[in-house]
Amino acid sequence: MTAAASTRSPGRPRSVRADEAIIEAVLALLAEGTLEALTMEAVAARAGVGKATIYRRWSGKEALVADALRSLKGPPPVPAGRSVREDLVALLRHGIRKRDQRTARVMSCLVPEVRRSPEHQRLYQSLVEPQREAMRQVLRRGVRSGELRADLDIEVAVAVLNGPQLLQKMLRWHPDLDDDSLPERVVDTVLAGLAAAT
Amino acid sequence: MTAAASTRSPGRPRSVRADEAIIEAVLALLAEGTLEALTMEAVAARAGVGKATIYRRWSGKEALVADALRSLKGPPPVPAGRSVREDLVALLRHGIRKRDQRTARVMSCLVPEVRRSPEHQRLYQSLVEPQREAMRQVLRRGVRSGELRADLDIEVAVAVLNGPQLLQKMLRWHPDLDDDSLPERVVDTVLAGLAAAT
Amino acid sequence: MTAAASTRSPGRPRSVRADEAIIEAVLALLAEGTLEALTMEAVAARAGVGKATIYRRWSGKEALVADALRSLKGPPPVPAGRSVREDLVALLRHGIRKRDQRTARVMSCLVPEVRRSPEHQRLYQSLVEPQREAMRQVLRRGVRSGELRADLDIEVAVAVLNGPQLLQKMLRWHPDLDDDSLPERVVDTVLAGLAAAT
Amino acid sequence: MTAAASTRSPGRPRSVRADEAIIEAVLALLAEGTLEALTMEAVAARAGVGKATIYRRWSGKEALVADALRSLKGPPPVPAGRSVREDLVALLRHGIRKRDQRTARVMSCLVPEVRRSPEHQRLYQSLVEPQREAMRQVLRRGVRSGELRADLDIEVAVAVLNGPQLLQKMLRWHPDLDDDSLPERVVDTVLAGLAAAT
DNA sequence: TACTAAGCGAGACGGTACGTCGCGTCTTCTT
DNA sequence: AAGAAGACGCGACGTACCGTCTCGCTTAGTA
Repeated sequence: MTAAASTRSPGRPRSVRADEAIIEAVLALLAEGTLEALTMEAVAARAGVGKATIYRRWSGKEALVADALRSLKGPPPVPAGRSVREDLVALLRHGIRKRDQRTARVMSCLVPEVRRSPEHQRLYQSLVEPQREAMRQVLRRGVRSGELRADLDIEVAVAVLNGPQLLQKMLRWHPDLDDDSLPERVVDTVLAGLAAAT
Repeated sequence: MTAAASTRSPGRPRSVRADEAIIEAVLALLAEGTLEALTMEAVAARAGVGKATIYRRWSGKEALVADALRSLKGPPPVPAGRSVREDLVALLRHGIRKRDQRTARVMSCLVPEVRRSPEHQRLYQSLVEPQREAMRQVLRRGVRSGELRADLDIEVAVAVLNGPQLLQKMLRWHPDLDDDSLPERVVDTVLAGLAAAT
Repeated sequence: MTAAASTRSPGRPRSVRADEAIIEAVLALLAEGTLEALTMEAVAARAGVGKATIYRRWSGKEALVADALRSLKGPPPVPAGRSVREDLVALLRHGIRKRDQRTARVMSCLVPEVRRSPEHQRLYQSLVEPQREAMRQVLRRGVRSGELRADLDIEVAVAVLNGPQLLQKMLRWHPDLDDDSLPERVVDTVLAGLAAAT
Repeated sequence: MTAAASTRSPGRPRSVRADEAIIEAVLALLAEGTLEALTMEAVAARAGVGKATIYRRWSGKEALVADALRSLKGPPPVPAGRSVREDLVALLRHGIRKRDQRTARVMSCLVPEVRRSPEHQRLYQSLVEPQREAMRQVLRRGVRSGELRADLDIEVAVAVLNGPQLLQKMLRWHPDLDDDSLPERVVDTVLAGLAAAT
């Protein structure tokens, strides 16, 4: 047994079940309604928990929602496949799968906070960064292998590839994009470019 | 005196100054804080108006914010220029210019609502549609003129072109994109495509 | 119309019915339970009133209870009768009548406060002073008329006469004193004195 | 080792120091503030004790306060002296001495409870009964010795004699009675009676 | 010139949620 | 088994907004 393990604060330890019930309640309520409708009292009631038990763990609604969001962090991003095209499609698909209905709703609730609170911004970055980093590596590998242009603006490419899916998820950008084959359509369009072949 | 002019309810007419003061107060408060911090009482106080005067005109916070947003609708989209590239860059720049600091903040407040309320969704569409329609026409013209590929997926192209800027505005997607030349970078990247020239 | 009458604060005036309902609820709850059991929420609920409506008028439970007590102030003390004995008995009876069941309960709730808060002490004095003053005058008149001893310690006499009844009301001093004829018994005992006639 | 000594529950015995610290804390807090301000948590904190240690001994605040009060029970009432007058004065003085500042505060906290809870009523009786019984015996002895009237209403006399002092202690009845010689004033007034000598 | 009718700022109304604190119980480890 | 510590579900605290409702006053068109 390590020294760290023996360092335990006195008194009754905090209930793990309460933690889980609270986070679960937050996710359920966020998926049902607005961020404004996410009442601390509703969370407590749905979790079968006293309000104090929530405030003992989180400073307020902001921090609570942030942690709920963090709990959605999916499995590690995804290893790469064979061709650049397949890898990109797979990554975008992974984004879709990972961010199911509920997750999309929860994340869209967070957007206004990201613009304001640096903490939420950092949180958001930490959630999407693995996905983006994986995509960067695919792109860099493509450049090295000669599949992609040498002068590729990688950061713009990442944003360009992810844009349509995120816009659609968050803003229902256009009905025409509400389509399972969106990843392929985006990757094909972007890879080939808009310009006519010379 | 025309019939329309005589169709006029009796009693004191509603104050136009109140309308303006209320909308202005909403925008100011939204730019300062969260949507949650936008209380009707704060709006009334800042506008120097009674609460009843607000509720006489709008049914609640939702409708009020929607109208405030509508008031930000910029000038008609923008006529087209010469080449496809220049037109697209101009359109994206227009988007930047039109959506100043305040507008970006206000719009990001709206994102969570768009996912839920069809009314807000329609509102959002009506705000961005002119810009998108202009872009579609530029793209279609490019296809006709042979500048762009014939099999272009127009809707995806629009999303792809707008994505980076919107992500950056709303989510501060990546520091590297916080750049005045973002429109050119995006247009150049997307037009040429990522793939290496054959 | 006087200038004072035209001085009216703007906005909707406070509801008199709310005032009455709140005070009534306080008295009812105090008569039922302890001062500790007198919850502001219970008062609001029983009065059919929002909590804010109470706090708009009173700073807290203390002030509220004080005002409720004040509302019990009975009719002016009582004019005097013929003999000193009859007058004293009548005054003590008046005390009994005026302070019905409910009043006794409410006042006993106040005792601990009187010891501490000068405000409550003043309030208590203002409630019982008329009764005591009436009694003093009866005694002084008795001295002048020769019915009472010339060297009478008036303040002690007043306390002596009122003591038994108050102790019984507040502390259920002794079962034997729970008797309708207590005023007579006290007055007769005190007037004649305990000492055997010489 | 005696049989009595062996009758002993197993495990760690209860700490006597805890008992004392708790009672002491209750008295201190009661003397400082209201009964409402006497929170179990404050008692535990001031006594340096866990809340469970309190609840292991007392069922709640009521019982705890009752026991704290019991702990104030002074020495056995007082043996009688020579004349009736001297004995009564001594008894009243004993009451003053016994009930110091702190005791008066604590007892006044109890008044509202006495009216309601039979348990507190019994408690109160048990605290003051010895004093009253001693006074009754003095009075009875006076009757037998011929010092006092044969038809004396003993219970009323006891209440009459104790009344002023108690009213003054609990309710600050009148400034004029805040006087060290109050016992003499009361006894002299009551013994002689108010009526003028015939 | 008066009358009618609606809008106006102000603010009280019955509610609901806030975040805190104390209740009496429980669960942990230590003595 | 009792101790200190402190988390637990609960419910009251006093505050802030909600959306509605009076108030007395102003501002128009109509009589």
